[in-house]
Amino acid sequence: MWVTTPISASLFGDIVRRLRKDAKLTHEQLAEKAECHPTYISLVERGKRNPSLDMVLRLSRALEYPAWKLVRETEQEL
Amino acid sequence: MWVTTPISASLFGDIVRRLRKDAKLTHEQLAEKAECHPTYISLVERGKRNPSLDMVLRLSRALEYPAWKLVRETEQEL
DNA sequence: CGTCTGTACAGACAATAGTCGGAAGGTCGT
DNA sequence: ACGACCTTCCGACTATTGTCTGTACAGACG
Repeated sequence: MWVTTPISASLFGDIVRRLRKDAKLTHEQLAEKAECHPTYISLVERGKRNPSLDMVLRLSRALEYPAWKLVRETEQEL
Repeated sequence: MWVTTPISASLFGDIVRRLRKDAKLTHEQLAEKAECHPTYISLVERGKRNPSLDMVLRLSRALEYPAWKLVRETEQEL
């Protein structure tokens, strides 16, 4: 049904990438902290995946940045 | 891999149910506003589904309640 | 140049999200 | 008891998430 990923996903991805760079982490390091696959981090950052609530929370913890702020920034740019 | 749904899902579900009741909406009415299936609303409220970021945003709009507040409340009870 | 590091991308895959229709269970008012 | 309404539960199904492996590409560096 979806051919394209929702717009929110790419906004979210941009923010994750920015936070990851700020924290000076590689995909691999972030993936380990968030307990997911490095490839998946790449997909999320490029807006190719629409992460689940659970994954949003795991990423936010790994980035040491509150999930609600992450969502607020995603929402504001929407 | 997952047999159980993450804890965050049931906390999120509780909040959705509360907001839906406050707004005096049925599953069917909320589903229509959020463009999803009524059965799915039931699953989410009972914590049987771990919604995607896109779905969180759609539900929040349908409930006329900011997604970031929804996530913040979920996160706080975690 | 050759190598190392970080990322992009492809393809295959298992697990789960999300849809759909129907049946069955509460609750409430009459 | 009955109907009307709301919700839960039941399969069954499609679409997407999230994992994993491998390849390719670019920049940095000796």
